[in-house]
Amino acid sequence: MNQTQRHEKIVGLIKQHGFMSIDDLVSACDVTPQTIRRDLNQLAENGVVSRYHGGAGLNRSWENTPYQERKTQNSEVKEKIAEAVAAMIPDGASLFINIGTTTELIATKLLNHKNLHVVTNNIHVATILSAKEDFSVIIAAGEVRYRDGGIIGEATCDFISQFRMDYGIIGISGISSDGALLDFDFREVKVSQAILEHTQHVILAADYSKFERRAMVEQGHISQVDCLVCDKTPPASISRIIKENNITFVKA
Amino acid sequence: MNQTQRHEKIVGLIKQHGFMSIDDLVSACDVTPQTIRRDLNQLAENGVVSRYHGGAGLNRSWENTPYQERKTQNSEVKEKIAEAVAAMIPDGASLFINIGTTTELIATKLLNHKNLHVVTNNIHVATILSAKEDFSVIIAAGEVRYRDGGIIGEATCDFISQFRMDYGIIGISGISSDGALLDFDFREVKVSQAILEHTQHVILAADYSKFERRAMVEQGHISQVDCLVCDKTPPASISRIIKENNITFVKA
DNA sequence: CGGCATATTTTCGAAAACGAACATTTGTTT
DNA sequence: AAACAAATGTTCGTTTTCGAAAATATGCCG
Repeated sequence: MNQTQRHEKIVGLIKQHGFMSIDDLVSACDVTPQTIRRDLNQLAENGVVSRYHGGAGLNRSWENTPYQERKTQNSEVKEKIAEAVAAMIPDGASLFINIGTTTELIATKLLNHKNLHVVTNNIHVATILSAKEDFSVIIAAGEVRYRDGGIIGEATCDFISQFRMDYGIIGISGISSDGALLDFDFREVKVSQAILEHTQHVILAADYSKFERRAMVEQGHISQVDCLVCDKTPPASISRIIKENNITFVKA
Repeated sequence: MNQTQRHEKIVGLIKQHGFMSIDDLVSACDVTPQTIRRDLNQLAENGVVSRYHGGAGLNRSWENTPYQERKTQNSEVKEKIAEAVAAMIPDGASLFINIGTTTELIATKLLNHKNLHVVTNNIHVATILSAKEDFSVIIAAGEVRYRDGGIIGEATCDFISQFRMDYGIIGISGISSDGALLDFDFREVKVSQAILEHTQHVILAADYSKFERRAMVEQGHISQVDCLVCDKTPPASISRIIKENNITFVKA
């Protein structure tokens, strides 16, 4: 392996892991620590990585691809919501999981479950869950949206409609004060509608900020949901709708 | 700020940045380095973060799926093959990419191309390529195989059959001496056959070790391929078949 | 207030990482 | 094959970090 290839490999490993110690890179590249130091110092000079005592990490400015940035902002709030949702899913259940950073977080919290059957249109969810041998993960077909790895389009809906699942875990972009569920991309909306229609128990995961957010496309109404998981009690107008429709509210 | 709050803050900072040096944390928390060290060691003991000389980073155990480990073993040979294949694909082309670590490597080498239209049944290829805004990436539906992120099954074949693409990039498990292309999973085979049938130019990427490997299921014959990319000249029996069928051979 | 437990700072010798200089290997040119 | 440049390995003195232990600060209960 020549220097250029090694540099690429090092950058790749750092991007993958966030940080690599000298020792790790030594065993990965099979060269002496001194060579790794030289490599890292060069890469750091070019601004590709950030040098630390003992290794190197992602460059502070580079780490912000729009998607990754949002992903690292897993606020404590979202973590708690994700854990609460995961706790509601029994082992062996079948479930839909749709697009959204919150739903991805839920997927990571589901890794300790057993024998789940999952259908998703979120490529990251599929990747996370396919690591478990006892899960069966089914992914929908369609075009992969570049910004968040969501799979959307007509083919996706048709595919989703073939299934009947126990649980549907959905995340959304916003909830209006009259209880309408909103999103930005109408193609995603169709997929969510298909999920809503083919699921026994629909769990909506939404942090409080969703109640204040505007989005363009209506994808359904909160009355179609069986359970809402949120970090705070929703605004009065929503709370009323929840009570009227016997929706379970879980405060994470 | 008490200890618990500081621990939360430290974990948050590490999650956000991937890595934090002792110095960074000292100025962020306004305590002595020794305190930070104690904090980090405690957090590392609880498995929340990974301790390194000079700081702490994201926990390793979260990332190490058996798959990702294999992925880092990108031998030099495979790198060269991948680059050679990528060089054959023009900007704006439409292509299939199937399952295999080699084809994933090819995907990374395609990131400098422009306006590609890609259909794949490999979830990792989809993830890699969806990072490019000017690519359209379409993923097939089906069950995600846990060990390598391949998507397989009948639905996958049906989906693939809807397309007609310029190029098909396929990797395989083995090639027998009579030129039969072999794989281990018959469901994967069906997908590959579908790709072979719906592609103008089929490019087969295979390092030399594939000529010595046995696999169970026959997925086609090398005569169906238009171009073979390999690191060495194939065995005599294969070379003869290549000449007889006017297959382009590229030595990477 | 005086004990008592916990948390933090201070101190210091040991261990690790660092970079410079030099030796060796590798690859290329003539 | 010889000459040369670039990359890598080796060695070694210097700097940084580490962790244990002792000293100090903080908080709590009777």
